Amino acid sequence: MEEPRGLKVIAERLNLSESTVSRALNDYRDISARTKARVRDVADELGYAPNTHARRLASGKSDTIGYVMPMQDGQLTETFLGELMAGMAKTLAGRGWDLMVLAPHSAEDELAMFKKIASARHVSGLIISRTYSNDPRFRILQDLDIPFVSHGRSSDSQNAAWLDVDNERAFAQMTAHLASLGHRRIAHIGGAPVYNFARQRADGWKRGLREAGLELFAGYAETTELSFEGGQAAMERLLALDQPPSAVCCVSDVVAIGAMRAIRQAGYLPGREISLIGYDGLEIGSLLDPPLTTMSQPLQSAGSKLAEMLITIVEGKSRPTDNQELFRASLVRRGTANPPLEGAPESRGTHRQFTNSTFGGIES
Amino acid sequence: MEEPRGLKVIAERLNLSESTVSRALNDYRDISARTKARVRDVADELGYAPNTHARRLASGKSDTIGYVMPMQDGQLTETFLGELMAGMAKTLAGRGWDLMVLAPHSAEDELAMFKKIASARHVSGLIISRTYSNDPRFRILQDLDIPFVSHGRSSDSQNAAWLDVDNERAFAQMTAHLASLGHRRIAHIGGAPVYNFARQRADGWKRGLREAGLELFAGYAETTELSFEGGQAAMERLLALDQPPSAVCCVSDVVAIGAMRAIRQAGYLPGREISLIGYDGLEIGSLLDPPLTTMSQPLQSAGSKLAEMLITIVEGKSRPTDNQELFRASLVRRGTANPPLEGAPESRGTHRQFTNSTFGGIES
DNA sequence: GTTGACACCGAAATCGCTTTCGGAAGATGC
DNA sequence: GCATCTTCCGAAAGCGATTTCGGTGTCAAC
Repeated sequence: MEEPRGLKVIAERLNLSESTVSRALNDYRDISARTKARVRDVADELGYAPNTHARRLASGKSDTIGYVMPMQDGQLTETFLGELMAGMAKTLAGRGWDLMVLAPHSAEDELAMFKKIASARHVSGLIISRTYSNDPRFRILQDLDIPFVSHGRSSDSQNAAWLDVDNERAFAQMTAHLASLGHRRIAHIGGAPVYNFARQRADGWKRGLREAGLELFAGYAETTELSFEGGQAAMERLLALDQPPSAVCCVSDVVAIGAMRAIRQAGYLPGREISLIGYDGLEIGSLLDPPLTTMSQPLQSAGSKLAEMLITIVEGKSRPTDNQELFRASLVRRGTANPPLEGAPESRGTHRQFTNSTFGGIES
Repeated sequence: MEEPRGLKVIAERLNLSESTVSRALNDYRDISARTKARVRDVADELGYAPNTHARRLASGKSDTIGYVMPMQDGQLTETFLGELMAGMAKTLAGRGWDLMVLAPHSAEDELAMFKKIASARHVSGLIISRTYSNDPRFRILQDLDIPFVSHGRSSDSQNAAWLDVDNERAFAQMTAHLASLGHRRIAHIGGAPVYNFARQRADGWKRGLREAGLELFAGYAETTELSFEGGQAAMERLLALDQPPSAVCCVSDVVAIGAMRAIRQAGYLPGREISLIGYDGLEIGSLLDPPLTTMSQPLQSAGSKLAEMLITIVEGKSRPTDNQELFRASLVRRGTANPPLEGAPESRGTHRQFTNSTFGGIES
């Protein structure tokens, strides 16, 4: 039952040499069309698939790219991870490439993985994500000479390949929207500034404030962890201010939802006494009451795009810096961003003017 | 600058043969401890990592397992995918194995991938998920002689390796809970029964009904797609019944949240006129008002467990049938499952007895 | 002093494919 | 009719490890 595998069988069957068969299969032009056809016929009659390892060893190419999963520091169950990876895997598969996932559990572990890849070369390129404001990985990967593209920029990403959303623009726009509604006291609940996107969004908010000629009040630049609880806690701190904001830009929908909760618990209604806008475009936000105004980014194709970029780089068809793509987020108007209320809380003294006895829940 | 790579350098440097170095590195016992130490020293001084392809070609092992992503039929953005894959990748990495992801875009595509793997053998085992009630993949993979474990059972999974949650038990328990609260008209909003988990959950609900001695009213077995909209639509149909249920078991939290919306729109309050329980334990559910009662399953370790199972199978250390693991889900009591209300809607005529003028939203 | 037994290591085959190089035909040019 | 291209294919050398097999050298035993 031990059938001989590989090129050999099909070579013998056609009285050809292995090398001819190999070249036929790889569409070399020094093989006649007739021979190619015969070879291909037998090949897929036999269901032949070349041994990947042998092929890669011989050719020196690995046709594999790795995706470095973000480390689970917060229990950020990124809902889009699946979509992103599916996008990568599909476009890679279309070109005969494989996708391998790396899930480092620490920075050292990650570094070790990089070094191993640099040495073993069984992965010919990497996609990294969740970049830090100062992200040493850019330097490391460049030094290690590992081709890569990054999902998200960094202060170190000038001469690297990346794909990102214009976070700063988005938050400037978000702030402008709030300002145009009449808000003058606009706060921001951000994430840890070690994350580049968090810093960008905070910057965008500040820029929006400047451009609208608004003041950045003391205590309005909140920072918290990216969770419901984090958003709630930060909002509570904002509400405890002498002059609470009338509107808040939230770094993410999750944080915004946490903030909504705090607003309610303080006896106010999100979108009435205090407006807020989230970010991510999560579907669940539309089911809240009031439905969460947010900004959504086009990420359905991000995975695919990242993979394409990396392939051209690995194949030497383009330089990293030729692959820098900036997407725009767009405002999704729903119910939590409205003009400021007359008689809204200007100071602590006006708190609790609305009771918390209301029922609530899902938007209707 | 073209440094010679591989075993050769370290062999030359120590005046040893490549074979000795190889065996030293792989801890063969016919190499003296002293030699091993010397080899290892030089090896990690040089940062040596064996060429993966060469190693795999020579050894015939691939040390790689593949995860078959569920196809995006519904836009089910499974939030746990990231967690699952991270779990797999980490335990695999701990053993020096790699994780490759496959994202077939159709059943044919999936089959083609299987065949390629069977022939090329560059992946030594597969993890499949989102199983169907009648899932041809079990037969196919067995015929193709590809080791695999499944995340979720099927009617065809008797002699395969799997890891699953006792969905039927969970829904029986859920139904029993509702019954113990006094409900007698308990409906179910399920998913397409082609999915095995959907069928199991529906079965569990029916069993729960039987065990509680309750009647299965006509029209109470709803089926819908696994989305907010799906849940909403199904709930609307239930509400349109002559005798609407007083409690509903929902196949997932997402569906349940959709159902909550329908309940509100009909002028009722989830957990008062109509109780409901979801499934998945989504965190967001706790932020709704009322917070969604649900059932949560322990999936943090599922990925890791799946990987471990598969490794022992691939290595021949255990048979597939030795690896069948059934987890239990547990009830998370929150706010949407309460005793039935006196004067709750018994028939269409009593609709709209509560206004929809309530504010709502986030739980307080 | 021969004989095993044992501990260590090197030679060489092998894994299955790619790729360079050269050579045999056949076609073409003049 | 001879030199020169083309066309097409085979031989053979890798790719970088693993693994079998055999061969030393040493040491205890009879």
